[in-house]
Amino acid sequence: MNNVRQSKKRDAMLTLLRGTTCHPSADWVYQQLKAEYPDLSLGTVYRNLNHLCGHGLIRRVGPVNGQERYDGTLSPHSHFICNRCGTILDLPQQSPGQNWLESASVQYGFQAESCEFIVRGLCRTCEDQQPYAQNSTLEEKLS
Amino acid sequence: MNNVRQSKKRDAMLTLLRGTTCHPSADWVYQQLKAEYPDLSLGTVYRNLNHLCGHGLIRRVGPVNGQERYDGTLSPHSHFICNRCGTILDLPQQSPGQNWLESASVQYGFQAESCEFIVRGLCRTCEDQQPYAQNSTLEEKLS
DNA sequence: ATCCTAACAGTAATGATTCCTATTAGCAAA
DNA sequence: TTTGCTAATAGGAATCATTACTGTTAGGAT
Repeated sequence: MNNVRQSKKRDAMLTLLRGTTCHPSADWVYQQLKAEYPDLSLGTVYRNLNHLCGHGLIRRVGPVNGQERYDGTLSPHSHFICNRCGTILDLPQQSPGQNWLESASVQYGFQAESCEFIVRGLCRTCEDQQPYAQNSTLEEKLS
Repeated sequence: MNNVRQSKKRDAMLTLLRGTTCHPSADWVYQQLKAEYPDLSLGTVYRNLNHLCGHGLIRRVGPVNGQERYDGTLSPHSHFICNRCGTILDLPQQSPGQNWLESASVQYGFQAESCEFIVRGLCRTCEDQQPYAQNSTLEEKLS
């Protein structure tokens, strides 16, 4: 009577997402699981990432350097995003108080579904290098 | 002796960006200026948007529904983004204190260049409509 | 055993953005 | 004025992440 069919590949994706802190892209997930599942297709990765997001099992971080990034950590937290290499760090949730968000939502008439404090800049690794040499090597950092 | 050549189209773009609060996309700018400059090209819009960003005259808000959005307001502020129609509202800057950001940057070793509090949800106009009928074909299929 | 349908692979299509190439136009020195 | 240099530009091709489409497979239910 289970209306959600099992899927080994989707399960592997969820395990992978939960076991890393690097906030992977779809392609990274594909590359990682291609070894264990040689017939894995990139379309399946996208389909399952959307499926997992739609069921609230993972979250979208937002596109970085043109690629959407995903997060297996569901607890509320904020992010630091390196402007060069795209590394994403988890930051402890330290948002403006609930009262501010509530009053703002009343004042502007919106209905908040999520909020996040996003800091952008250079990560420790990129700080010492030539600024913005246009070689954002996401693959290197994530491999 | 001026090494920055003038450009009527770029100037018009900057004026347009500064005169609106709708955080336009490249295509919106193109559509708006096409009437006054019939020979305007979309490539020119992208080139000038990047030029203006590179010179700090406008800012990127981030991609919403697959399209980058731009902001002519340079003063620090946060954003509300409607998950359905993509409307972006300016929110007064109410970020975690400078001390938190400083201690976090020390603790994690990053060098912050910008920070923003991003709230996502439904805007006033979209609240009363059927949820996510427009741009979440995926969520519908999954439900 | 037979349906039914989710999961899947492979591939085509989409669409925003960038890249490439040739052309135009404004400024400066001769 | 004329020549030369270069930014600005148009138009179109190319790129690339993502989605859509099509046919197939496989596992649970009846």
